[in-house]
Amino acid sequence: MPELPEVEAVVARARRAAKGRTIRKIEVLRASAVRPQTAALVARRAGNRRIENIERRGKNILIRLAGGYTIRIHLKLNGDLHTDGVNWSSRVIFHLSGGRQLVFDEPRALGTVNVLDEKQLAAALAGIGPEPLSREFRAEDFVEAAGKSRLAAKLFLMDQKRVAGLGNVYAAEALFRARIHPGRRMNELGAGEAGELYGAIREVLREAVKSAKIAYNHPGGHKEAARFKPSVYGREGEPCVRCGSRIRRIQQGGRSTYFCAHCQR
DNA sequence: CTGCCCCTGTAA
DNA sequence: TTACAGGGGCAG
Repeated sequence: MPELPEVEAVVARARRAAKGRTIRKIEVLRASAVRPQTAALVARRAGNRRIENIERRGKNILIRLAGGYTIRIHLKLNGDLHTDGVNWSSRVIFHLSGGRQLVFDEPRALGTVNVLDEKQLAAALAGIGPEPLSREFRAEDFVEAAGKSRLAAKLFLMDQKRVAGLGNVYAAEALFRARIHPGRRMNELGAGEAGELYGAIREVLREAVKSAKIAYNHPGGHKEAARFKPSVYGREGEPCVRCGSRIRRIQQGGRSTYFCAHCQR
């Protein structure tokens, strides 16, 4: 479930570990992890390149290399990029200068590592909307786009073209915070509701980024304490934290949506 | 817009 | 043993 906050935390950690180092060797343990590319291409493009920076765009991890190539990593469902050493779910190992290694893990094997040239990178990022925690994400734009869309609110929030980085968890949490039913059509939201939703997105994400950074950067006991606790996601049948009625689960776009039918109208 | 597919661990 | 979860890309 890495969404914007978790990817942000992973990126911060990877940046500290790897920025300025050179990739000595790339070991692809599972060929499908670099699909549709090949291990040979990945090694040829990224081998012996210096890591200029590591950034996040939406849920994409971008490792900027000297010479113009960029490693694009998508963690999909359960991916991770860490320095804790190799285990059974490790798919790609970046051997770095200074004896360090960065490891890409993906137990579900949906996540990918690709090395893109500038044109490919531009194409990959072309469809990604504004960063919700940046100034480019403006309330008036969001409200205007909302007024023009007949999409259900939950599906709208998960559409990466509209806002970057929200997934199943934080889309549901933002809707709960704004007290909006996930099935409401965006263009049928009331005057203040789209604005409420805009604010809720930013609040939820800001909180979650804080939690994720602690959870990903401190070992052991702090992790559990810092962990973001969803109000609705994954809580079917449990009491709503606001009103006590049972959280419900419905299907939207083939995926589960959790919400409180009493609080969210 | 809906639905299928990718892929595999885990829950039923 | 099977169903399901899930982001995103793509076909229909």
